Amino acid sequence: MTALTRRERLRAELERDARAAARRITEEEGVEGLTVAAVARAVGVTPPALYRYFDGRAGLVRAVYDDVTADFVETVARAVARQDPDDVSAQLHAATRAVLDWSMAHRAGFDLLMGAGFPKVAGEDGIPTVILRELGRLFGELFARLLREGRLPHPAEEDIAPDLVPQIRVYRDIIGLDLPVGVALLMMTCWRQIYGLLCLAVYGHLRAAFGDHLPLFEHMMDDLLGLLGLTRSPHLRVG
Amino acid sequence: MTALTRRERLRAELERDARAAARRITEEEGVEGLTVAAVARAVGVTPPALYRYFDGRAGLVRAVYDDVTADFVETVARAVARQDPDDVSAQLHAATRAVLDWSMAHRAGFDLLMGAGFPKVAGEDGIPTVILRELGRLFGELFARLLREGRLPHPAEEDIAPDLVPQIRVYRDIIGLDLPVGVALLMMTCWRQIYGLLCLAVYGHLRAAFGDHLPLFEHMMDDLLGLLGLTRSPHLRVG
DNA sequence: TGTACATCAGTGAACGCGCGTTCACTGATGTAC
DNA sequence: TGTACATCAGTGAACGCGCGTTCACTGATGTAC
Repeated sequence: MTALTRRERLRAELERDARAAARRITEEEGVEGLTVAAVARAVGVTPPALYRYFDGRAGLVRAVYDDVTADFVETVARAVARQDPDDVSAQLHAATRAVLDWSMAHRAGFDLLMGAGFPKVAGEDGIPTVILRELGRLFGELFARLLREGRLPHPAEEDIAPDLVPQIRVYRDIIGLDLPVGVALLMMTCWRQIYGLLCLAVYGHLRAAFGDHLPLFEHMMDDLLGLLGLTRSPHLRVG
Repeated sequence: MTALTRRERLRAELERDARAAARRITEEEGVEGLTVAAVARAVGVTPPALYRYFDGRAGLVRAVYDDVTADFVETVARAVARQDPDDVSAQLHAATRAVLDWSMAHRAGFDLLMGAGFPKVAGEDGIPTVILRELGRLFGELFARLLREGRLPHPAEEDIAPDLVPQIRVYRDIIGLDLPVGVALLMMTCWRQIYGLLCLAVYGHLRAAFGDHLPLFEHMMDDLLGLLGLTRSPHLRVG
């Protein structure tokens, strides 16, 4: 229990408030609306003051990115933790559902983390792989478990197109789990479908037909679980 | 052959140049970079001059949207026309490949037409369904043909989740073809996967692993063709 | 063919907007004695 | 406990940037006679 000075306390408060305001603004207006001036207005301070807390606008974006990433990963992890630890089907289903729900509730966040937003804002650092790693590990461990239990149908490496194999290897290494190439390909096959539904839902180009994307989601989940030799769990707990 | 006055000729030229410049700028900088001032600079005119041609910035965006849409639809249609008219597998394969290739060659265009861009810029008109209709018709006719030939495996309507059926009906009606719900669902299942790969490729969040998305694309196409009871055509002609 | 008038494309100046960032400064807060 | 000094968070003013849009205007182009 280190006693904070008044200065330290106020500083911590303002930083917290500014980060929260930055997130809210981003969510409401998109990253384009996230400006130093807007955040300053929101926390009742003049823009130059924020330069004592963030490295200009870029620093603000970075802070939002970090907070949003942490929130996303934690939300998905919690959805998994809510399931019976031996019910892999429910865990996979819940994780994927959490990804969809979170994305719909945080469209700008999705855009920033997994969509069109970040490249526009990232500069030359390239696209960070945090999300990929975190999410990959989360799903990857469930795949690994099915594999260990010997109930995960997956192609042998020699049955995969030769030009695809090295790419899948890189993908697997980014995730950082020691999975057979066939299993990593299976993960990728799932992810590209999930990702498609996410973009469809978040960017809403089929909103006219699918106001609610859950039925389509459940239809997809049946496919994906089937791909893994699983069926829908009767014990799925949705938060 | 109506003889144009000098004025009319110059006017047509500038309009053409301005539209082309607007497209180029959009492609290079994204829609955010499409400004009245930038187009004016590109065609060597002051910004107010463009108000005689376009309804301000919004009109410029609209013009680009229309041009890009036309280009996209035509490109895909040409890819289909290049195939043996009786080889539906090749036609579907080529159309899908053309969608991917075009999207990668026109990322900002993709963003505007099918991605995160248009909602940001569209105002309250909602999202136009031109693309959906045009592309849907193009693919839909191939599906209809397979159906007529009695070789398209598709679920019966009563085997589809009840909450999904009405949504699929709306989707089918947007496309404007008289297809059974099961077939429309099949189309949607294909489209959400294609769309996922497109977003993955265009937004490049897996660029680190998949610099080139073709192997993944071909792997997906095998799946999709299989879903339709087809195999990859040996006579596919890629443009 | 030549002239007088009408049209209208494009200009230059101006307005108002919002932004990111820098800088010298002030006054409250913290600390050493 | 009180005082003198050091720290540093936040301010206000300023700079430069680029934008969309309006408006009165000019001068080239077109047209009617």
